Amino acid sequence: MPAPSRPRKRPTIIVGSVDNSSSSSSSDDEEEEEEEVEDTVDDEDEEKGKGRNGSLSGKGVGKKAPAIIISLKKVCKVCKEEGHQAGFQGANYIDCPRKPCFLCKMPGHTTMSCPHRVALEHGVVPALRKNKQTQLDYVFERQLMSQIPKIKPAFVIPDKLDRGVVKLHSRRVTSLEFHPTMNSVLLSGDKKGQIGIWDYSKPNEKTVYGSIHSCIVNNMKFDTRNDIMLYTSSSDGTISYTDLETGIGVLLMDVNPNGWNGPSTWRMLYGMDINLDKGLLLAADNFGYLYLFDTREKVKIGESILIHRKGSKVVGLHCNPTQPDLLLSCGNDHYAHIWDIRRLETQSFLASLAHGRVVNSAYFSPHTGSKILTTSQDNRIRVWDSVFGNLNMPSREIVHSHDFNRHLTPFKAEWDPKDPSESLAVIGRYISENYNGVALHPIDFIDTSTGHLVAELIDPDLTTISPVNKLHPRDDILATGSSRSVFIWRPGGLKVEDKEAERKKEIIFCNTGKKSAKEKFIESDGDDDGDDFPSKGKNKQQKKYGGKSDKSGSSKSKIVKI
DNA sequence: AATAGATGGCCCC
DNA sequence: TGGGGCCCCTCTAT
Repeated sequence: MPAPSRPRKRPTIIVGSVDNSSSSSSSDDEEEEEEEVEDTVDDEDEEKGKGRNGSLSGKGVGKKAPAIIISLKKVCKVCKEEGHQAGFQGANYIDCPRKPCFLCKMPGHTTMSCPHRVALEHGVVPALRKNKQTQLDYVFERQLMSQIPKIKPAFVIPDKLDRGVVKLHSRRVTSLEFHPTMNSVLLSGDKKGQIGIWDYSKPNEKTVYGSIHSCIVNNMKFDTRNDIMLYTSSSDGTISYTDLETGIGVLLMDVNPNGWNGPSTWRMLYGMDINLDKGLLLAADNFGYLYLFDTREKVKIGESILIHRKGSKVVGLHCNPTQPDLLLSCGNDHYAHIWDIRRLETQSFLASLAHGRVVNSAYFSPHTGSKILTTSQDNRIRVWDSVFGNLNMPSREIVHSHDFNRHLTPFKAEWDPKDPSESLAVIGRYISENYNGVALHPIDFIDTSTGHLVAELIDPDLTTISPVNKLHPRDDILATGSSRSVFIWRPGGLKVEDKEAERKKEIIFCNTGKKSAKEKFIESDGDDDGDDFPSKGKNKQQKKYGGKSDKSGSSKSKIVKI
C-alpha cells in the first residue's frame, strides 16, 4: 500500500493590507455572512504586531503611527487559502478540496463524494492481488474452516436497543472489559488511571478505584483462574494485579525503577496479554520493548526484548487462543508481527504485516485464532484469512473512518467473540454523518468477510466519538466508552429494575420504538418520557450544530440495518 | 461565549 | 537519528 502522503506545507497566513482607507477586499460578493475581521492596532499593540510580523513596521514611519487596520479575508482554515472554506455547515462537514479525501486518503475528491462513503458496503477494497493458495491453505480450510459455521450472530438483527449510561469517570474512557463469569459486570479504565466497576443489572452497584494507576489504563485482563483478580497495564509504567472486591493490588512490574527523568526516558506500558498455558504475562512499552513476567512465580523473566522499531510504541499484544506459542504484536512502526513465544529475539518474528500507518490493534480471531484483524490509522481495517497462508498481503482491506484526532483513544476493530463464523467486528466511526440535522458518530458493525457494513448504531444523546467498544463474550450486549461515559446496549425488552436510579438519572434505560430498518434518521419526539440525558449535552449539541434546532432530543437509540 | 490546553504522529531538516 | 513545527470532523474547563 502506498503510504498516504500528507500535502506539503502551505504559505503562511495573510495578515492583510496595512491600509486604513479600504478594508474592503473586493470580491466577496457571495454570502450573507461577511467574515471580515477588522482589527485596529494602536501604538502599544504594534509592538506585539512587530513581534509576530516584522512587515508591519516601517509603514507608519516618523510621527504617530496611524491606526492599522488588518483585514482577514475569508480563508480556508485547513489550507489557509481563499475561495473556499472547510468546517461544519450545520451538521455537514465540508472538507478542504485541496486535501486528499479524509476517508480513503486518495486525492481528487473529498469525503462528501468519496465512493467508499457512498457505497452501501462502506467501502470494501479488495487486496491488490489474491493470496496464492498453498497446499497448506487447502488442508487448513478442509480441517478447520469447514467447522466454522456461516451463521451470523443475532445481535445485529434487532433494530431497537435498550441503553444504559453511566458516568463513572472524570476523564475519557480508554479501556473496557467484561467480567469473564459475572455476566453483567463491566470494567472501565480511564485516562487518569481510575478503574470503574459497574454491574449494569444492579444500577447502583458502581465502584471506582482511583489509586491503582496514576495515568492511562491501557489494558485490563482478568486472571481467569481466579477471576476476582485483574491485571492492568498503564502509561504510568506499571502492571498491577488487583483484587476487585477490595481494590487492593500488588505492583507486579514497574519499568521506571529510577523514577521520572523526563518524557524522553519515561516508559509507558501499552500492549498487554496473558498466556494462560505458559503462565506468562506479556507487556510492551513505548520504546519498542517486550517484557515477560511469570505469573506463577511472580518474577520478571529475563531482559526486555526489542520487538518493534527502536523508540517506537508497541501498541498491542495478543496471544493466540488455540496455539499458545503464537503471539501477535502491533506498533507505531506500521507493522504487526507474529512471533513464536519460544523464540523471542529482535527480528525473529515469523511474519510481518505491513500497514500504511500506525497499527492501532491486531487481534487473532477469537475461536480458531486463524484469522487476523487489524486497525490502522490509514483508515483501513485489514483481514488476513489464514495465519498459515500467504501473509504478504491482507486478504481484504476495508476502508473505514477511524484516522483519529490525537486527543482520542485509538480506535480498535474488535471481533464479536460470539460469532461462530469469526467475521463480525465492531468499531466506532470518526467522521460524523448528518442525522436529521445533528452530526453523530455511529458505531459500526462490519462483516469482515465481505467488508459490508451490517449495522450502524446511533443515539441522539451519544454526540461524542466512541473509540472504545467491546462485545459481550456470551450475551447480545455491546459496551461503549465514549468520552467520559460508559454505555451498555442490548436488544429491546429490558425491564428497568431500579426506578430510583432511573429517576436520579444515574442510569438511563430507554426502550426504543420500532422503526423501519432502512430509515437513517432520528425522529424528533417530545422530551416527555423522562429519559432524556442531562440538558447540558443537549444545549451544546444544538449550539454546535448551528441552531438549525431540529429538535432532536429523542433518546431513542437504534441500530439501523443497511 | 470564546478559547486554551492536553496530547501523539509525522514530516522536515 | 533527534528535535521542532505543524496537523486540525475533540472535549472540557475556564
